[in-house]
Amino acid sequence: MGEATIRDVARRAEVSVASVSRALNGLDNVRAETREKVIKAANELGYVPHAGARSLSLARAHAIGVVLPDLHGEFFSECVRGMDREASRRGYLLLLSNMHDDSDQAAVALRTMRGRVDGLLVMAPHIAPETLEQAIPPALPSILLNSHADLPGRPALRFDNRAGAEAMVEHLVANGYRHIVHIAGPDGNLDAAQRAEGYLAVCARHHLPPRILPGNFNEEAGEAAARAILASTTRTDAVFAANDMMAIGCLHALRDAGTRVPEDIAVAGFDDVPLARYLSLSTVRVNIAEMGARAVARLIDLLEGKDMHRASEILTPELVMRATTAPRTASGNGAAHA
Amino acid sequence: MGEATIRDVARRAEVSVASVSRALNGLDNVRAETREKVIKAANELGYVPHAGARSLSLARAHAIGVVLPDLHGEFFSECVRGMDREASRRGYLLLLSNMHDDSDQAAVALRTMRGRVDGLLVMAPHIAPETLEQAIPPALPSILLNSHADLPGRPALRFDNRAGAEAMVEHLVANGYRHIVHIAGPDGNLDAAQRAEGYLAVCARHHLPPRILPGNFNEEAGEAAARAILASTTRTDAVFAANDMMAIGCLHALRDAGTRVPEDIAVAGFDDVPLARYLSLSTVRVNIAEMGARAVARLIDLLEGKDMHRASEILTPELVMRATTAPRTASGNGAAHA
DNA sequence: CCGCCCGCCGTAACCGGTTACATAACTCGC
DNA sequence: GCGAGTTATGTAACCGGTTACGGCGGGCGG
Repeated sequence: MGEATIRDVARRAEVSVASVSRALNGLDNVRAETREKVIKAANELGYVPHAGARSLSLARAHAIGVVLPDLHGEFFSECVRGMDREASRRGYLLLLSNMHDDSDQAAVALRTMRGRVDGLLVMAPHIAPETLEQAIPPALPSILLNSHADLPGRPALRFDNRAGAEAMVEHLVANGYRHIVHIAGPDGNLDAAQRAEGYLAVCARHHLPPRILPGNFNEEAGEAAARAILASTTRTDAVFAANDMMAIGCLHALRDAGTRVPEDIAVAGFDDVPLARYLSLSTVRVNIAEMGARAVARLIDLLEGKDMHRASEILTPELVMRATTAPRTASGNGAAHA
Repeated sequence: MGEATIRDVARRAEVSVASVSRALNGLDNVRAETREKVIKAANELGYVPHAGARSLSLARAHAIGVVLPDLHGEFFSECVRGMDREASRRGYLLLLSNMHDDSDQAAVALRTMRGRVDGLLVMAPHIAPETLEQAIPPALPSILLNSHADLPGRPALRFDNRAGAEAMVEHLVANGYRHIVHIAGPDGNLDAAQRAEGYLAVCARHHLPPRILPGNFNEEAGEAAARAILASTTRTDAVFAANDMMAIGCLHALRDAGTRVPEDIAVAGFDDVPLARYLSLSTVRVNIAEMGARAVARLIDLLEGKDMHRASEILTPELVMRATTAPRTASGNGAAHA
């Protein structure tokens, strides 16, 4: 029934369990002849070491826990992919658990990780830092992603959303757009709030009247915003959405209504999802896969005592200029609602 | 230093470890007063049970291992997302390990799972079944995804690629296309081979001359195929690519060359990646997230002894008709190379 | 020839939980 | 008042590995 254990191998090879362990783990204090006997027996029995038991006695699991919220779009995927790439490169496994917005559930998820992982990667922008502090098993090294605020002793990695948003709005201004509407992200979302901040800062800097429409990161919100813009009498020549999906929804709705992009209205997003490239959507690239990989790398360094600088890290997103925000020309002006 | 253990809690609550275990696990043979003492002590110590030790003694890890190849595009992501959704719904964690094409590495990945998971989900279309059979720890229940062939005792889940391809090609024929080219997937890829089969079957059924161009699932291959089609003297009025990315590459290249789609040449893909919708690309939907979820569901049923039908399962993909394969009209005929 | 060192190996403790079994206290029926 | 049954608890074995420690035999120097 059950698989062969190390004692079965020992019995068959006529040695002790200690020798089996030593032989299979490549220690050098085993006679070559003994090692061969062990390996032979192990092969015959199809023996595979029990990683759980191993990590219990070694107090090392060679696994890292990943707790992510219900990210929509490509976000979740890209993040996990980046993490997995780096983890498997360094011989670690990923233990995955996504938590829904409920913070109790998050606590449970975090607790069930203890004893199976060596460290934790936590992305929980919507959970209060002190709640998080409570929920993370204290002795578990961990890195926070996109967190609200730093936690003592836990390095964080985050994107500079505000700088990214500023860069994009500055780009719009530089290309001749003056009546820029922002489609916001959901309330309470930190990334969204910071992006809005960046937008407002640039508006203030150039004395442009800010205008913010509500949104929730979904495509439909972008469509709704487009309808609102078209129905409104306020003049609009550019839209900066808090993420790409809303920008895409907006783009489609505008074009369906016969509006030319960018001649009549420019559109920009945030994230640089793969789709953006195909739609020639200008956006701000947050390389989420790289962030995942970076987080894993830092966590492993930390676990293996190789981390010199235990500070938080801020990644600057990159402006990606494409056709939907091309410089304004004489041919395309004033077409949108006066 | 180390976290509190159950013995620390026992000491502090002045009871035995057995009582602590019973109290915290909600067994009913504990006096209420004792339970309270235990819970109090546990809280004071910030005790979190060691899941590794727990699963060792229970012989149950409440985790399932997932081994995926380096899937490109949205594939990997969607698959993991579907799995995670279902797993977390049922209280399981996912242990992730992607394996590169190397089969030795795959074996290692599979072995390190033993003892930390209760079952395995393996997607390894490129690995020979017998090699796989060797590599999977025998007593570990597992489900194969998109596998080449069934393994005894291991249910498999796969898409009926052939039926999907047939449906699409029939759809093209029904819409008036007669000179249909197929852009193939990479050699040795099972999905690709089955899709080509479906294409050939329909061609034979309608006495259409088949024509297959090489491809590798990448966008560039689609572009190359488009160039080949445009340069060729053979008449072509539709392209059926073995996956969406090639179809998209082809679509772009055709349009860049001034070819109208679908008036001059229709284009169809396979997979229904999110992009396809935006490009109005007709395709065959393989709901990979659902497959992942389904696989998890079945594996857990199997683990918990709830699986009645232990047979393999074949999921039928769904035809998604969009603008790039609209019915042929009088206006758009004969434009492509005579 | 004796003592020491060294290489190889086995015994048993340990990692942190669960749980079978023993025990003790207490009730109940006669 | 005493045996049987019930309930709450403690002791220790066990899950499957790793490894500290001690034993044993052989080579070597004195």
